[in-house]
Amino acid sequence: MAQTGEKRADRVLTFHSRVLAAVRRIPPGRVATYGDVAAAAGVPRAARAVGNIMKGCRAAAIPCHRVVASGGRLGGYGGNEGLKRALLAAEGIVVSARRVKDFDRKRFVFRK
DNA sequence: TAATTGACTTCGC
DNA sequence: GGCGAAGCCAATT
Repeated sequence: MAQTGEKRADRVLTFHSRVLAAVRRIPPGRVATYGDVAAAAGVPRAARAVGNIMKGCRAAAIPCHRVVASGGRLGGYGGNEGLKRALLAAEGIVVSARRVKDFDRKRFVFRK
Protein backbone atom coordinates (compact mmCIF):
# COMPACT_ATOMS: atom_id res chain seq x y z
CA MET A 1 0.00 0.00 0.00
CA ALA A 2 -0.03 2.30 0.16
CA GLN A 3 1.93 3.09 -2.11
CA THR A 4 2.77 6.17 -2.47
CA GLY A 5 0.91 7.08 0.29
CA GLU A 6 -0.02 9.74 -1.67
CA LYS A 7 -3.13 11.12 -1.62
CA ARG A 8 -3.52 11.04 1.98
CA ALA A 9 -6.12 13.37 2.48
CA ASP A 10 -4.59 15.81 0.17
CA ARG A 11 -6.83 14.53 -2.54
CA VAL A 12 -10.11 14.96 -0.78
CA LEU A 13 -8.88 17.67 1.46
CA THR A 14 -7.50 20.54 -0.51
CA PHE A 15 -6.13 23.68 1.00
CA HIS A 16 -9.59 25.07 0.57
CA SER A 17 -11.16 22.31 2.63
CA ARG A 18 -8.47 22.45 5.26
CA VAL A 19 -9.07 26.11 5.82
CA LEU A 20 -12.79 25.58 6.19
CA ALA A 21 -12.15 22.77 8.62
CA ALA A 22 -9.80 24.96 10.62
CA VAL A 23 -12.35 27.75 10.81
CA ARG A 24 -14.97 25.33 12.01
CA ARG A 25 -12.67 24.39 14.84
CA ILE A 26 -12.85 27.88 16.23
CA PRO A 27 -15.09 27.71 19.30
CA PRO A 28 -17.70 30.35 19.98
CA GLY A 29 -16.46 33.42 21.75
CA ARG A 30 -13.04 33.01 20.20
CA VAL A 31 -11.44 34.37 17.07
CA ALA A 32 -8.50 33.47 14.89
CA THR A 33 -6.45 35.39 12.38
CA TYR A 34 -6.14 34.61 8.71
CA GLY A 35 -2.52 33.77 9.31
CA ASP A 36 -3.41 31.34 12.07
CA VAL A 37 -5.99 29.64 9.91
CA ALA A 38 -3.51 29.44 7.08
CA ALA A 39 -0.95 27.92 9.41
CA ALA A 40 -3.52 25.42 10.60
CA ALA A 41 -4.09 24.55 6.98
CA GLY A 42 -0.40 24.00 6.53
CA VAL A 43 0.67 27.28 4.97
CA PRO A 44 1.36 30.10 7.43
CA ARG A 45 1.97 32.54 4.65
CA ALA A 46 -1.26 31.88 2.83
CA ALA A 47 -3.23 34.47 4.73
CA ARG A 48 -4.28 36.01 1.46
CA ALA A 49 -5.37 32.72 0.04
CA VAL A 50 -7.43 32.19 3.18
CA GLY A 51 -9.15 35.48 2.58
CA ASN A 52 -10.03 34.31 -0.88
CA ILE A 53 -11.53 31.15 0.48
CA MET A 54 -13.43 32.95 3.19
CA LYS A 55 -14.95 35.08 0.52
CA GLY A 56 -16.51 31.97 -0.89
CA CYS A 57 -17.38 30.33 2.41
CA ARG A 58 -21.05 31.03 1.78
CA ALA A 59 -21.80 28.00 3.96
CA ALA A 60 -23.40 28.92 7.26
CA ALA A 61 -21.48 26.04 8.78
CA ILE A 62 -18.37 28.13 8.40
CA PRO A 63 -18.19 30.84 11.04
CA CYS A 64 -16.16 33.08 8.82
CA HIS A 65 -17.02 35.96 11.11
CA ARG A 66 -14.71 34.43 13.69
CA VAL A 67 -11.78 34.98 11.41
CA VAL A 68 -10.18 38.37 11.79
CA ALA A 69 -7.05 40.06 10.55
CA SER A 70 -3.82 40.31 12.49
CA GLY A 71 -3.63 42.63 15.45
CA GLY A 72 -7.27 41.93 16.16
CA ARG A 73 -8.49 44.06 13.31
CA LEU A 74 -11.85 43.13 11.90
CA GLY A 75 -10.51 42.62 8.44
CA GLY A 76 -13.42 42.32 6.07
CA TYR A 77 -16.68 40.55 5.61
CA GLY A 78 -17.96 40.80 2.11
CA GLY A 79 -18.34 44.50 2.63
CA ASN A 80 -20.49 44.05 5.74
CA GLU A 81 -17.92 44.30 8.44
CA GLY A 82 -20.65 45.89 10.55
CA LEU A 83 -22.42 42.57 10.49
CA LYS A 84 -19.26 40.76 11.43
CA ARG A 85 -18.86 43.08 14.35
CA ALA A 86 -22.42 42.31 15.47
CA LEU A 87 -21.91 38.58 15.17
CA LEU A 88 -18.75 38.75 17.24
CA ALA A 89 -20.48 40.88 19.84
CA ALA A 90 -23.23 38.27 19.99
CA GLU A 91 -20.60 35.75 21.03
CA GLY A 92 -19.18 37.96 23.72
CA ILE A 93 -16.40 39.45 21.69
CA VAL A 94 -16.17 43.17 22.12
CA VAL A 95 -15.10 45.13 19.11
CA SER A 96 -13.92 48.69 19.40
CA ALA A 97 -12.78 50.92 16.60
CA ARG A 98 -12.68 48.03 14.16
CA ARG A 99 -10.52 46.16 16.61
CA VAL A 100 -11.18 43.16 18.87
CA LYS A 101 -10.83 44.02 22.54
CA ASP A 102 -8.54 41.68 24.44
CA PHE A 103 -7.80 40.10 21.13
CA ASP A 104 -4.75 38.40 22.53
CA ARG A 105 -7.06 36.75 25.04
CA LYS A 106 -9.86 35.87 22.64
CA ARG A 107 -7.52 34.64 20.02
CA PHE A 108 -7.88 30.93 19.41
CA VAL A 109 -4.76 28.87 18.93
CA PHE A 110 -4.99 25.82 16.73
CA ARG A 111 -3.56 22.86 18.53
CA LYS A 112 -2.50 19.74 17.01
C1' DT B 1 -1.73 27.57 -19.23
C1' DA B 2 -1.13 32.25 -17.92
C1' DA B 3 -2.54 36.30 -15.77
C1' DT B 4 -5.39 38.68 -12.36
C1' DT B 5 -7.49 39.12 -8.06
C1' DG B 6 -8.18 39.45 -2.94
C1' DA B 7 -11.94 39.31 3.67
C1' DC B 8 -3.59 39.38 4.42
C1' DT B 9 0.85 40.78 6.71
C1' DT B 10 4.67 43.72 7.70
C1' DC B 11 7.60 47.74 7.26
C1' DG B 12 8.25 52.65 6.43
C1' DC B 13 6.81 57.56 6.23
C1' DG C 1 -3.08 56.94 13.97
C1' DG C 2 -3.49 56.77 8.99
C1' DC C 3 -1.64 55.90 4.23
C1' DG C 4 1.32 53.48 0.84
C1' DA C 5 4.26 49.87 -1.08
C1' DA C 6 6.24 45.17 -1.35
C1' DG C 7 5.91 40.22 -0.52
C1' DC C 8 3.60 35.67 -0.42
C1' DC C 9 -0.24 32.12 -1.56
C1' DA C 10 -4.11 29.85 -3.61
C1' DA C 11 -8.44 30.27 -6.11
C1' DT C 12 -10.69 32.08 -9.98
C1' DT C 13 -11.29 33.75 -14.73
